[in-house]
Amino acid sequence: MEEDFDSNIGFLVHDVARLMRTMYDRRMAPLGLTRSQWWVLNHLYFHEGISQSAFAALLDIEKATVGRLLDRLEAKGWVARKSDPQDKRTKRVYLTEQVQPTLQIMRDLAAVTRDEAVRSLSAAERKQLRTMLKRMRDDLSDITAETTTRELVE
Amino acid sequence: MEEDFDSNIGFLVHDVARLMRTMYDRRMAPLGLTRSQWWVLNHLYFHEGISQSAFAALLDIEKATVGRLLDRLEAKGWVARKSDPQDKRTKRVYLTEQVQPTLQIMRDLAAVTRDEAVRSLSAAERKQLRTMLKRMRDDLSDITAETTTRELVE
DNA sequence: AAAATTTAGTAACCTAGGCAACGATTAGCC
DNA sequence: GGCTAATCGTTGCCTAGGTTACTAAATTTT
Repeated sequence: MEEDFDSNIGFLVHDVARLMRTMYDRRMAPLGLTRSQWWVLNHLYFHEGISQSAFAALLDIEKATVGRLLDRLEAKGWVARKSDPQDKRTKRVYLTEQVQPTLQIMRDLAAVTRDEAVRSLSAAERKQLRTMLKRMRDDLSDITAETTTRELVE
Repeated sequence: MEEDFDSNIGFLVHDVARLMRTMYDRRMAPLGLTRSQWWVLNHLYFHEGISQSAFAALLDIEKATVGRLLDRLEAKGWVARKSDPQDKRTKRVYLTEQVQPTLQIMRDLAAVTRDEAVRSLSAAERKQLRTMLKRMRDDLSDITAETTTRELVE
């Protein structure tokens, strides 16, 4: 297993993810956005008015983390929180006008980076890769759910 | 591209890496180690006596980050720094005795998690996946190197 | 040999993520 | 209706990572 270090699928996935992340970040930085912030804004584009808790579930991160991300985005004027009149606990999140043009640039940059990562793969290979990664993801999701449940029951 | 969200290779890689990371972390936690700390210890096992700078290059993280990781590991008595007598600037890093047994458990846990992630893939598929990921990694490494150089030259 | 440059490690400041605890509010159940 | 549960968002504390600036030491240049 040790000599397998370089071919270890877990490490490879981790490494590829890290390299893509670094590329993204480098391209995003001049626009004043981090990758996480871009990720938040992009999802918000499709779910304006979502509550913070629902947003955390959607992004699969803790609501505390979402709250702090929104703090920073709100401070920069890219996002607005509005209290829900029906439920005084919840705050709903909206994009501001000024962030819209930036968002499109972001999406384009993301596409460029992604294309670079798979430029040496044929169309057939990409399809295969997608299929395998999806299966891995779904399996892992199931296992995560299982173990969480098991630990709760025990 | 938006409707492609779920099949986007970049996001998929990111997601699978995140899920595996979470599984690792959850299993490591009871042993008092984080994934990063385990990663450091495991590499150290093969490179005892390495300098911090060389270690940072090996792990591909910043030397400041390595320094802080070592602070925590040293505080727990798992790692020892010794000044190099030839070069008073450099500190060399060693594992302590007490961490050895834990390390083996860690490696086993890592293997379990990795196997879970690929349990639905056939041997042939795993081989293919490895090949594709390696190609992606190498391409991304090249691009990273290129752009860094280009920016330095410009 | 002295000066300039590079290198090693650290410190300070930033974003990001997790976990746990908390106050405020709402929903459910008698 | 009133007590208990659950939920919403925040805060505090932890690890981790990046960037920049700094000191000390070594190396290279002149």
